Amino acid sequence: MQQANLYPDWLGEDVLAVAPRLIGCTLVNTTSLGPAGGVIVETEAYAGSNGDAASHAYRGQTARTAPMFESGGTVYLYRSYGIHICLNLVTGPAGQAQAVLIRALAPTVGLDLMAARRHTGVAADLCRGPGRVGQALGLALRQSGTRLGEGSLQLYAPETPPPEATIGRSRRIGITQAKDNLWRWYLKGSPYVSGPPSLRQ
DNA sequence: AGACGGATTGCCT
DNA sequence: GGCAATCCGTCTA
Repeated sequence: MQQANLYPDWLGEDVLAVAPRLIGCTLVNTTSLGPAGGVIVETEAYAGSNGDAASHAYRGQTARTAPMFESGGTVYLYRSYGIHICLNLVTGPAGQAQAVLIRALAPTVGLDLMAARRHTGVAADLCRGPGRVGQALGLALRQSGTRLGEGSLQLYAPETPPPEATIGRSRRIGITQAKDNLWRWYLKGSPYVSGPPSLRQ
């Protein structure tokens, strides 16, 4: 069962500690159509101020990336390839520009709603991939800059986190810079994790 | 003011 | 496995 732990205070910790810890937490976005979400099974860390060339904040603060420079618990959304909306949870103290990309969820809340938004009834295809997460949850760009728990987006930490042995680690997916950092975490063997099979076991 | 390209996805062969 | 779709932030002039 989930604990009603909105905006866990450990989001203020370093992104490399928070990203793996988010595995097993439940994320829910509520719109006029109802709640939709699931259990986080795949995350990636981006650390702009740590010299991470793959981070949107690497070249400094802009209007788009401003939410990344807020403190942990802020929501950062961006449009990808002109089509998708991808969700990040900002971590660390303000000014650090750290964020965790939510790459995949095991769908648990609002299955019918997510199936309608995604035009598929296949559970494994609802939230497998960052673009799909944004579409399934009905995220809107104007939610970027809002705070977890204060808007329509809620985060629930589990009473007992998944055992460390069940969490895998790899390089990040789809980037061209700083690709050797092992800053991706995922629930081993889950059918809801994105990427090639070698990055899901 | 105009060009460029991406933390992706889905459909094609 | 290849590639088009599609938007807007960012960069250059």
